[in-house]
Amino acid sequence: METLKKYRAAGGGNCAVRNVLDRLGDKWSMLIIIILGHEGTMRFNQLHHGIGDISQKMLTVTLKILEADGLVVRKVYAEIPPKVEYSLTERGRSLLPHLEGLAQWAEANMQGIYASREKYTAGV
Amino acid sequence: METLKKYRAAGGGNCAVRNVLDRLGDKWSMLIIIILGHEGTMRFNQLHHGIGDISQKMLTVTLKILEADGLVVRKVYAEIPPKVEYSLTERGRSLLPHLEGLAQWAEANMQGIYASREKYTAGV
DNA sequence: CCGCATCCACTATGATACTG
DNA sequence: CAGTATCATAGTGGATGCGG
Repeated sequence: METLKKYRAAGGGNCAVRNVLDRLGDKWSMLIIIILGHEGTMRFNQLHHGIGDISQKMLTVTLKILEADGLVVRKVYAEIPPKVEYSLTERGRSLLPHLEGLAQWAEANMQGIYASREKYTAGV
Repeated sequence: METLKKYRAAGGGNCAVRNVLDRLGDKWSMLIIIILGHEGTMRFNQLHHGIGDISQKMLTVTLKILEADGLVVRKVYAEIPPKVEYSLTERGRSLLPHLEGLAQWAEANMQGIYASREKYTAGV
C-alpha cells in the first residue's frame, strides 16, 4: 500500500494529483491543448470552427480555466473588429507530450475497446 | 490545419480519440487504474478504503465501465462471505505508463498551477 | 462482504439570443 | 468577432437501504 499514500490525501486535504487531473478531465480541455499545441496560435473562431461541436459558451469557459491555470495565453488586440489569439504557455507545452501519448494510446486501442464493450453488452 | 482532421469527426461520426478520452475523463477511472497498476490485485473494499472519498456506488459503476472496456478484470469467488478481486488487463497495463506520465506532470506542476490560479483570481 | 436499486442534488453542458 | 446572459437539460455523484 505504499503507492496509495502518494495518491491519497496526505493529511485531511485532497490529493493534488487528482485536483489537476480532474481539471483536465472535463470534456474539452485536453482537446483544446492538443489542438493549440499543433496549430500554435489560433483565434477564437478558428478554435470554435475547428473543434466543430463545441458550443461557444463551453469554449469560452474552458479557455478561461486554462488561462487561469497558466496553460494558455490570451492575447487581445484592441481593434475593430475584435481579435483575440490563444496559444500555449511554456507549462502548457510541457503537458503536450503526455496528452499526445494518451491520444496515441486511444487511437491504437479504441478498436479493441469497442469490441470489448460490445462483447460485454452482449454477454449481459 | 492538418492536425485538426485527425481529432475531428472525419465524416459525421465522432472522433474516436475523444470517445476514449471522455471515458477516462470521469472522476475516478484514471485513479483506479493507477492504483490497480501499483497494487496489482485488490478486493473491492481495499479499493474503497484505499481511495477514501469515493462512494460505493461510483466505485461499482466505474469498475463496471472499466471492465466493459476491457481495462480491468473482475474475478468473483463463490464464497461466503463474497470475495471479488480486481486487477488490470493487458490493455489496462499498457495504458498505465501514459497515466503515470500525466500524474508526474501534475505533481511537478501543481504548485505553479495553484499560484497561477490565485494570481488570476486576484487580478480579476 | 459485495454491490445493486432508489431517490435526490448539483454541476456540467448546451441552445439561444443579446452586446461592445 | 468575441464574447456574455439566460434558460433548459442530462448526466454525475452522493446517501441510504435492501439482497445474495
